[in-house]
Amino acid sequence: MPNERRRKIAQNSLLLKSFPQDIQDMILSMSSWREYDRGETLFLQGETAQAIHIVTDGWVKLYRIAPNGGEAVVNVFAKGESFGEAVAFRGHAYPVSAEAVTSCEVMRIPSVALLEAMRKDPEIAVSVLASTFAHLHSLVSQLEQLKAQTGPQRVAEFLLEHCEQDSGSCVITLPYDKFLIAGRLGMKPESLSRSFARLKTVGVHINRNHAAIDDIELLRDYSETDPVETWHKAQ
Amino acid sequence: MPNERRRKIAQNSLLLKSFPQDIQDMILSMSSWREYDRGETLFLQGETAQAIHIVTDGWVKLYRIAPNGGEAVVNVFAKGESFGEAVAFRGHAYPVSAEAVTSCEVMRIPSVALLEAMRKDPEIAVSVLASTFAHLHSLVSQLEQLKAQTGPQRVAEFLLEHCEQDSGSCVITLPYDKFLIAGRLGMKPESLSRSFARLKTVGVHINRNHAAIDDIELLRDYSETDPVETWHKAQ
DNA sequence: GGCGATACATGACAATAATCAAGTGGAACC
DNA sequence: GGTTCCACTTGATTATTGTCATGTATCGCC
Repeated sequence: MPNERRRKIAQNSLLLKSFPQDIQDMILSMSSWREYDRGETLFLQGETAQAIHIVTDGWVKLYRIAPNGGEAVVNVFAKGESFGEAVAFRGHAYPVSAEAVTSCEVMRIPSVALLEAMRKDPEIAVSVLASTFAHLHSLVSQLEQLKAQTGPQRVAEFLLEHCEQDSGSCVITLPYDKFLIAGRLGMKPESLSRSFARLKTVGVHINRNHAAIDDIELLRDYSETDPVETWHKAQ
Repeated sequence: MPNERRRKIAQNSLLLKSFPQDIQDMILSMSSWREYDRGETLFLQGETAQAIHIVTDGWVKLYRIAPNGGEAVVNVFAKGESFGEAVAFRGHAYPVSAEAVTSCEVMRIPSVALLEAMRKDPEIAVSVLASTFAHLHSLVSQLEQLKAQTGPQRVAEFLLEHCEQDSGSCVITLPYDKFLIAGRLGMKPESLSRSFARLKTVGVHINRNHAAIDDIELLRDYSETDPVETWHKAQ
């Protein structure tokens, strides 16, 4: 990828976009890029963090291996998203591992670069906190979904998050393979298949890696309805 | 509670303890205390945040009401713990609601106080980020538990988290009622009861609000073992 | 002491999801 | 064209959990 384009993607990331120009330049000049093949590991949980990452192309998953061997996908990041803000500063150990799920390109900002920026301009710290807050918020949403929604409802919400409109019909391309989607939603691939099958009754049709939604509002309704009522409707 | 004691608790909180003395004093002088009865609401999700909270006595739960009406307990905080760091700075809306689960006492640090402190000493920002990271980490752990562990395993881990030793036997007092524990672990009270019943086979005995653990290492083993093996062992 | 309220336990049943196993259908390769 | 592999689907079965109903112990209260 041309250097220009990836600079631009990084500058438009949630983390950097509100920084003043001179600080953006400083940070970019101290950062490096690296490409990863599908399946390659960026870092493992337990390693000490020295950098913040911004995805400039492809997809990266953060996951955690439980002591019993189970894998829990914590999040999947797309182009323009950053991760590792909070952990890097104190040189803590990463609480998660990171792996490329497609071939991808990632920018590494050494934590010293951001520390320096924060010293120059305390306002930077607020931006970093805002970015961290976004992650916190995303985790809280996931917790809510896992604790308060059924499988098919989580799938419905996942589809809604990935569709640009908020009413009418649309077709979306599934961003990564169904194995990973299942992991991200805390279920087995078989359960994901069955959930897709159930969503046919609310106008969702899956074809390879495309999902057609007949009526977005109907689907939102489904995802926001009490599970018991849902069941009655399906009868 | 005497003013001295609560100042001391606040100063020993994860958030403030690494601050230099003069900044601690400044922040404490700008903060206020308030007492809440059991069941009282501190704030609701959607309200704009203007303060960081530190619990100085009692227990406070953060929870979220899903669109379908389900409640998801995000976390429960004890004396000395702080919450709301990341959200307060930008005046964002709280992503969760907060409620006193026992009568309790809470310190409110106006976000402007911390912003001022950060301007005086950029190192403060790193402390705030560290504190935020602790919350992030706790949420990641919860996600892992929900996605990769069975109900009884989560209960086992909850007990282990609340016990001071790391081997031998011990008796712990359940910190809050079983309704709330169930919510925190993402299950119904009935399932919690059944989980407790199952843990009898690994030497856990519940009596009122006390839990006796015969062998902590055996219990840890149970919580860290593959669910399938676990089942075979139970036979 | 008796009364009712609350918190918790237990049992029966329904529903949901995991597991194991087999099948389908496309894409790549020869 | 056919073979093989892969990602995914489907089916059958079991386990786990939620739901509803009922039972029981403890506490405050009169």
